[in-house]
Amino acid sequence: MELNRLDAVFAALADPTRRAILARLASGEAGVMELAKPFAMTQPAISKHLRVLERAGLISRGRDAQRRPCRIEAQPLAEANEWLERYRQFWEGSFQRLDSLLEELQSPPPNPAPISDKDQPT
Amino acid sequence: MELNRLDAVFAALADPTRRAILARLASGEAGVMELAKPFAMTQPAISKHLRVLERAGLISRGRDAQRRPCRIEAQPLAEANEWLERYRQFWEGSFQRLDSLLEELQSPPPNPAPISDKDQPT
DNA sequence: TGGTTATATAACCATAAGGTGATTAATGGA
DNA sequence: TCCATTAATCACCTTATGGTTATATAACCA
Repeated sequence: MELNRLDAVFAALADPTRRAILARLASGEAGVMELAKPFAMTQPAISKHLRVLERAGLISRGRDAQRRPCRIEAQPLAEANEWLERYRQFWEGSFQRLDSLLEELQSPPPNPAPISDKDQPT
Repeated sequence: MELNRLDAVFAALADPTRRAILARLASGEAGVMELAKPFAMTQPAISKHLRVLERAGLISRGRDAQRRPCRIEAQPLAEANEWLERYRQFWEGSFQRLDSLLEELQSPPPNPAPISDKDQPT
């Protein structure tokens, strides 16, 4: 479950509207209406996006009278970052790729290879 | 186009098969057959995944006889990392969230808010 | 009680995503 | 030239995504 959360997190981040929502929430809590305002899209659409973010663990929601303020919950971003970290060597100085390759071959890398049906990849 | 590449990159990373493929490629080039081997899925399916990775700029492909070796091209991961970086404060010491909030309010944060129809978010 | 505001849910639609099997194309070797 | 190998493409299917409108729910206010 925790592994597959990466799926949910990356999928959530793949949408520009959702990234923008996170960006907005970085400056503090906000209700659905407030979050919806900047977009040319209906409130239910925003609610759907929020549900995606919530299921990825990227936001949590409180209760303030009839409002349901959203707050950013960026810990899943840390997990995404952790995953990316493992490839840092590949983008830092993209020339000495050979170096890292050799290094890899000695102390096996990120995720050697998945298995069978429902993969257990990363 | 470059902005929307984040969409493609995150979307590509949202699939465990594709993450596993990248993990495999981290230890060196590989052909399609070789990449397909560990998975319970047909060669065309893998080819599709590779196309997704390629369109996100995450891999490139060469030619070696009838093989089309794939190599990891992790620079887009750097862009993803860059985006995540902006939220680092939120996951490092997830308690003093208030601190970063206040800090945010002074020097406006990542991405204040998007606009209109086809958003120009992040 | 009735009305207003904020949000969620339902039913629907179009398109994209992830598979499949069958076929085609490209290359190298007998 | 014929065959084997590697990979791409085609036609198709099922399910998920991202949006819509219309309706329901929840909480406050009068």
